[in-house]
Amino acid sequence: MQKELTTIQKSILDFLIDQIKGKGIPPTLADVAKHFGYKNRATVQQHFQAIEKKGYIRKSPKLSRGIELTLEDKFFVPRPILGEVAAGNPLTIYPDAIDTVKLPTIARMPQDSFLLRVKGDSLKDAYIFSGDIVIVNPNLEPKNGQIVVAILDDAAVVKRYYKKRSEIELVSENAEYKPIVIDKKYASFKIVGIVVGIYRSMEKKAG
Amino acid sequence: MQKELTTIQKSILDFLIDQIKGKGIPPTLADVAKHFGYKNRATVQQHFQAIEKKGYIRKSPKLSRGIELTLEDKFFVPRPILGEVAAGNPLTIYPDAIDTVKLPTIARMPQDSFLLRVKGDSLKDAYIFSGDIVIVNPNLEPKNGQIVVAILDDAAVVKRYYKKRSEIELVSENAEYKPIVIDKKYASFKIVGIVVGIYRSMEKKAG
DNA sequence: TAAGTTAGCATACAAATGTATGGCAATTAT
DNA sequence: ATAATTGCCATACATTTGTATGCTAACTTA
Repeated sequence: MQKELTTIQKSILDFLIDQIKGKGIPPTLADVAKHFGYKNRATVQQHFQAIEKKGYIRKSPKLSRGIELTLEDKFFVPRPILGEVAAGNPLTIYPDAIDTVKLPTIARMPQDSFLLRVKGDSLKDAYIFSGDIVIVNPNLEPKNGQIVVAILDDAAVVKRYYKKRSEIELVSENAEYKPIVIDKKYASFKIVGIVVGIYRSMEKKAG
Repeated sequence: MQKELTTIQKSILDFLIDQIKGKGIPPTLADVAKHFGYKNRATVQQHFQAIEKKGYIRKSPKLSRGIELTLEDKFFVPRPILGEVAAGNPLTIYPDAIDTVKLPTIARMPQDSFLLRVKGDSLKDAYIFSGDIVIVNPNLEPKNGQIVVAILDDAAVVKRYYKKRSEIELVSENAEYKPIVIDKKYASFKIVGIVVGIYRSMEKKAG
């Protein structure tokens, strides 16, 4: 269980996420200081130490821009999208958001598709495996039969989508798995987007 | 129109892509120098300048790790599919491109690689399915257990490769298909290349 | 009251980093 | 034959960057 962040620490973490997901590379101490109007890098330095102590980031000592996020390792690792479409954070899983809302929140809506690297094998029913990169379009209305990414009770699933009268059915490709039926009013359910493609690199998978 | 990169410049660009895509943040001059065994950062500096001049990267002056790739301004790059390849029973290969796919730029195409569309389901236990696009690199030596594309009697197959004493075994993941054993001296057999990546488009699969 | 946390500042310093310049050998192009 | 490019090295330098230390102030907690 991670400790609570203060308001300022949280806003700094938000800025970190913003930069890492949006611009692609982590900021320096000076960058952060400039953004928040600090006259001194040491101020940021201390905030980083506090945030790291609380377990939200990991730092590589002496390495410029050596900041990693420890969050959102759960199911997806968002990949930076390049160019003008770079829409930051497709899927940010804030621990405190889970605690209160019981639902990972989508912080920033990309205008177009984004990439997610899949972690874990919770999606293997749809023949998507750990390490695969899925291309997700969050701006399309799911049609019956399309493969969607959904969050259901803090778990991510990729399944075929079928809309019924008052409920939604998520069907696995694998016949051994029974369809999941969700009432439309169910709170802990959210469609993240539609999977439009999958890419898998074989380079490390010899054998 | 971009100018050609030299061999060394290309390998440096590959390293850049590797780091940016893989590790998430661009390397410093020192990082690159160390990786290639250069005793001096200035060497890398000059290579960067050359690569930038040829239009493959963009640099932010005075900024540490300030390297951006210019390649991926486009999310998808059209690529010709050279033919169809059988994962089950051999199929004939077409001389000309039969189709094109828009390949995501995260799917790295090494030079001389080409695309083939898989037909049949004998590789489905390797999670490659009919309709998938495989990226084939013809310049790599196959290692045991790797998935290769091979020509056998004028037909192409995709299977796992195992080298034995005097023969080569091509194994399907699907137990329904028996391994193909080829004597090394057999003339009508040729390894086309190694499957380095897979791309699957979901767009036409709705319903 | 005393101790701790949070939030900011200033200063100092070593190391990392990007950059500029010049030199040299090998190759390629004109 | 000469010029240009490529590939690498060395040295030097100004910034940038991360880090360490100490100081002040406000607020919270024990």
